[in-house]
Amino acid sequence: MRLTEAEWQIMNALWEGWPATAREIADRLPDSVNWAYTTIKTMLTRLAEKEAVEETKRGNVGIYEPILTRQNARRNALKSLANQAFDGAFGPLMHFLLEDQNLSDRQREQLLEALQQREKGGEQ
Amino acid sequence: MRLTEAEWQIMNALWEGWPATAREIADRLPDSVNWAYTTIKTMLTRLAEKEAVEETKRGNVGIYEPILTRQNARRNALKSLANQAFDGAFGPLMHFLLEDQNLSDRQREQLLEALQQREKGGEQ
DNA sequence: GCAATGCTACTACAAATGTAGAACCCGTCA
DNA sequence: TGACGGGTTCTACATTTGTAGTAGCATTGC
Repeated sequence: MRLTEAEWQIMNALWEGWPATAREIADRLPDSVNWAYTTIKTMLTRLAEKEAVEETKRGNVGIYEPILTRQNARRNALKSLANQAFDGAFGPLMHFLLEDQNLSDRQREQLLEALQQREKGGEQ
Repeated sequence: MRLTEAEWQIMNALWEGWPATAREIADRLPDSVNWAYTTIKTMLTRLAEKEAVEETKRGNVGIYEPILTRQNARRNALKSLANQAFDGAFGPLMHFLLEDQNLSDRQREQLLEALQQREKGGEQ
């Protein structure tokens, strides 16, 4: 399951809470995303076709919930990226993240935090 | 600069060594990629339009070399992914990589290696 | 009973992507 | 000198993606 950029927006909104109506999803989209309501419906229909979400009806109003989990979507995306750009392996990807000099300080901080959390987790 | 999946194939081949002709690039593509020669030429032309590669001529034969570096391409790809799928931050992305239980043993190994290399690097 | 609201389904359409065919040009070898 | 091999450019076309318009069907407030 490959999500497009626009689909990520919708799924991100849906993962915030479900079941949800198209209207609710619309309200949750970031301000930078200014789609017509029908655009959102179209995306949801396509996502339902791809079986990333399930659509049910309450009356004639569509209710949506994710089938694809955020975790799986993330996993798939990372796998694709690793395949395309890092010879299919996570090691080099990780290595790149750690070594790349052009990360901002903030980003380096975040990496360190993640590493530390991992260490903590490992000790329990 | 956003590369599509097919474009990654071409760029990966080009990054293996340049300047290179379309024929050389074709020969370097993995067996799984079985494109007509003209397909490769089309991709190269499009990549030149996007200024990801530069095309020069020796006689009437096109010679290609990357303008976009592998490092930058990787950086861009990771940034996009972080934006779409991890609230724009590398920390959560990294955290996910470390914590995700569904990584294979091999993948976990690779992560560990990457971590260890980082430690070594830090000590020098 | 009818108009405004709000939802739905269906259709549309441009741009990007994947993939390639056709036709043309040039050097070379018989 | 003419056919072959290999390169080139241009054109083509289906599919996917981004984005939305339109028209039709309930609900409701007068």
